[in-house]
Amino acid sequence: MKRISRGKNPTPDFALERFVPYRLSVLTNIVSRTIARLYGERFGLGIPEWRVMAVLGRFAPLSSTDVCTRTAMDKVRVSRAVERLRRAQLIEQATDPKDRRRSRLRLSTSGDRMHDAIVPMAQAAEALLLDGLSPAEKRTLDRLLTRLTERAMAIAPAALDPSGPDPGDA
Amino acid sequence: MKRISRGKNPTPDFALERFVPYRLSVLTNIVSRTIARLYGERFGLGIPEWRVMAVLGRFAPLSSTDVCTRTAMDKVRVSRAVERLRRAQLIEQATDPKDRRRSRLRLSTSGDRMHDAIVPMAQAAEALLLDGLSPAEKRTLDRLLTRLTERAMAIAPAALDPSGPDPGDA
DNA sequence: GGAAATTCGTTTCATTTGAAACTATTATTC
DNA sequence: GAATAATAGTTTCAAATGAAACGAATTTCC
Repeated sequence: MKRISRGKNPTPDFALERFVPYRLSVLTNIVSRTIARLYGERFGLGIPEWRVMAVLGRFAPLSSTDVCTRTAMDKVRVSRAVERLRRAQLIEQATDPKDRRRSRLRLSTSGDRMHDAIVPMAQAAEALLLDGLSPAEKRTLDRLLTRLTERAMAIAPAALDPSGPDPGDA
Repeated sequence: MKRISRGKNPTPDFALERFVPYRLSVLTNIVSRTIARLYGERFGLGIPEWRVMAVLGRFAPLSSTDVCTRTAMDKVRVSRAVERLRRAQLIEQATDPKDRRRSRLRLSTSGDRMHDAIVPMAQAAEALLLDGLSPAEKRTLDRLLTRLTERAMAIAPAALDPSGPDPGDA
């Protein structure tokens, strides 16, 4: 199993530029940064804020936990995004009377206006990205994203079992 | 162009959970975090460090700028990853005699050993992720990633032109 | 040959991030 | 019905991030 390490064959050919997780990361970073600029520069929103507004625009009222589920963000991020949106008067936050731990979040009138202004921009950006793909490729992309995400979620927990809790700090 | 905003039809149906940039982000985050655990917990490496090691394992010697290009990371991140790797004695850093601004980076012997230990793990994780896909789907995924990344890179600069520099602060 | 501009890589600084601890409220258990 | 556990959301703290400023080496231009 040993190989001549520094000599001819450096390693069983690992090509980072072909590695799917890496390529996903590069693609996502470019896309996210580009789109973030759309609502970032013009509306002063960050990615977490826009995501919260997006789900509230469709499913309000929601609790913070609901927003976590729908946006796939952790509760700290959601908490801070909600605070900023509340300060900017883009959402309204009430307490759920049935369970006073929970909040009921919804877009304010101006938040709704902003939401409606951003949506077409976001859709246009997405269309621009997918422009070169055939309809069949778009369908395949849709299916692949679904399947890969399901698979990744199924695998994720399995990655933290065998060796004990080693808080490696080197 | 105006619609009844709070009444029946809340908005021209924007579904975050179908939005490709969002889905890419969710998928990438799960995958990255899962894989980062592989070399994070066992070898004390972060994602930037592992990426630097990966490209050095294949293309050494490289300058920091070369590493930036090949890993798609900015120079600050690379600089810090390099410093940590140097401290951990996993890479060697020399000055390019032809241009003394540039550094010549390569894996050390122990870095090479670690690299060779991580590569199969990374490949296994990738294989696990792609397991459910048919060979045809894998080829399509490969092509889609290439095309979308090219397209995204082409679009990215275009996203910062029309309206002047408006430091919008909500 | 030397001033100005450019490039390489590091450092500074303000912001973002998330794990863990925390408060408040509700559900469960005995 | 009190003690215990669980859940919703916030705060704390240390680490990661990246834009901008920086020092050093090199190239460009006159």
